[in-house]
Amino acid sequence: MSIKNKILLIIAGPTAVGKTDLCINLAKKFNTCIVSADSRQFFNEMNIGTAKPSPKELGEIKHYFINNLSVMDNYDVGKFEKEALALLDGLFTSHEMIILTGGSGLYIDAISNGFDDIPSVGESIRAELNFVFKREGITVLQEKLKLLDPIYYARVDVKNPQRLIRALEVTIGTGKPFSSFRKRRKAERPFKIIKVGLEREREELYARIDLRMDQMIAEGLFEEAKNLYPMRQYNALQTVGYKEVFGYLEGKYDKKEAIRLLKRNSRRYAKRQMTWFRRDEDFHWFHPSEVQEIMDFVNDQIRE
RNA sequence: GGUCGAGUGGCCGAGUGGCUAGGCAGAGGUCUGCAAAACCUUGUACAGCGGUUCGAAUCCGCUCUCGACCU
Repeated sequence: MSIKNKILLIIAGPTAVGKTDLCINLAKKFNTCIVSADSRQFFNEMNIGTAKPSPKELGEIKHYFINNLSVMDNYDVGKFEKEALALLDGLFTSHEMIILTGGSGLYIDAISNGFDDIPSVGESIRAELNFVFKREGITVLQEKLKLLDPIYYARVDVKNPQRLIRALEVTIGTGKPFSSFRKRRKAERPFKIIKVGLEREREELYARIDLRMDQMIAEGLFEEAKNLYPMRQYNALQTVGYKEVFGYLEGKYDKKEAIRLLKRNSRRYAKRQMTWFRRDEDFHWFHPSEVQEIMDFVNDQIRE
């Protein structure tokens, strides 16, 4: 049992709310580094569209999990959980506090709550299930799962092929029902976790999203996406900011429509992020401009 | 002043007497290894008033608004 004198400060919030600026600010004040939990900033080929910290910012404060992967790499939260925990372990030997930030709710949960131990099963099963789904539709998936794991079937979103396929790949790959692995136990971590959520008025946030999208376009988002077009089938590029440009490049709509979709889908993404973070009652909410309030809050928490 | 046309939910738009179009935008939500993903839920709206009818967004009358044309 560790004495929890080390602090992981989690800063979460929707896209464009102002996480990067605030975190760099806080990292300077607390004299520490930043671990990213952003499922798209990992990829070194993606820059403009993911709103990564600038090279200058990356030079000022040490960041981890940025540009550490290629879009061609296969990656998932399970790997992230392991790698990030190992990294934190090392970093805590020389830091009292570390900042974890990002907009990917699932990735943040992986660190703060942990996942159940579910054996990995190899990619061929999923590939096959995807093929079955594509050819025969979702009903086959539903029937398979109903038969193999009625417990999980009773509570899944049966219209969501991704969920059905995940449960099936584990069930088939291990020979044991997916539900038998789902203990949903919250992991014990050897550090104290403080969760700060960033929020802004909806109107203000949406205006920032629109503005930032215009800036990304001016910086060459379309060119970046065009260069990545040949790799569009990789999962990393199934992403707001890129897939809309791909549609334009394929002639599905004109540039004006692409820009409209870019903005709309970014707003919708932000909305989903807020839904995710809102239901986690451990978060304490601040406006990104309340730097002093956040520092006071964090210091209070540390003393407790 | 006259004639004709139009008036459908935030927007677009179908519907010509009974069977709640649809699209876009918005909102709410789900979430343990593809998560910036995938998925779910969500508005009886017909300019107003009166009439005809068992029943009107749909027919009739008047009023209002907008547009076109005429004098």
